[in-house]
Amino acid sequence: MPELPEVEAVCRKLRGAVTGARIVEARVLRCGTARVAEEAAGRTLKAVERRGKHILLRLSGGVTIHTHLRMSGNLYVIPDHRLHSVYARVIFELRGGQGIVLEDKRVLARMDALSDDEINSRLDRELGPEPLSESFTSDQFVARARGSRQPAKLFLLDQSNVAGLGNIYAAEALFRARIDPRKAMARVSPAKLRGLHGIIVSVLSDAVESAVAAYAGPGAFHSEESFPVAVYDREGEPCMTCRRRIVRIPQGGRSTYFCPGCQR
DNA sequence: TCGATCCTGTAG
DNA sequence: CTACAGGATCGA
Repeated sequence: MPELPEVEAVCRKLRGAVTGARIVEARVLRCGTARVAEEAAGRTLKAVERRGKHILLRLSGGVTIHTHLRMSGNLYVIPDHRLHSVYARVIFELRGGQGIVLEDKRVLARMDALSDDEINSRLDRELGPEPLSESFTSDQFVARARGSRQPAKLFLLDQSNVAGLGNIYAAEALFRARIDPRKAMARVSPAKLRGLHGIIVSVLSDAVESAVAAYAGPGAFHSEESFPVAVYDREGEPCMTCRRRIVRIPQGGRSTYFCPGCQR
């Protein structure tokens, strides 16, 4: 469920709460490999990093716990490792009694333990630039877009083009950029592509702020309550700009929402 | 590029 | 009941 902003919120929360903590034991119920339990016990949590939607828990001894929350996962700290919800899939018991919990009703989340080098190179290979870093330049983004025949929405969801966008913020960015999600990227004007680059940055920056403010530990995210969603999940509602009705179409097996009046 | 798959919960 | 879910991967 989380996209880059929610994953960033998760990481910040974790970072502040458990950097330096010692892991006594890890219990993997589902969603995680046996290696997680084998490798985590006895190590110290040195750092929490994010790459796109991936969460990296850097442990002592060059081991990384790699987590992807997929659709419905969540990762957070609880005051007592024994008091986790029924949807807890992996529980880390920390020295002092606190716990870090991977929670996921749908069991789609994934957690593995790898060497730092292994996961670093894998993500280097699979992920495009971080949209909120210097590496996300307008020139490279436009150049890459110009060479892609993917429909705009699918281009944005492809993590090798930009790391961290998901269904909601991709749709919102295209709305603000006034681009038809069905249109092949190569056929979008360079002016609109340059606009889209800046819009991706501002949409995600705003959403990170919302997510950090709204995220309250266990349970659901509430970022949509504070981030102003213009099209996502608004099928049939009037567009806030032109009053035409928002439509929903399937793209890549998922729902895309857009305004047929504004986005061309 | 579509469809099925992973799994389960929840809204309509 | 059925449809759908903020993700990603696989094979046809």
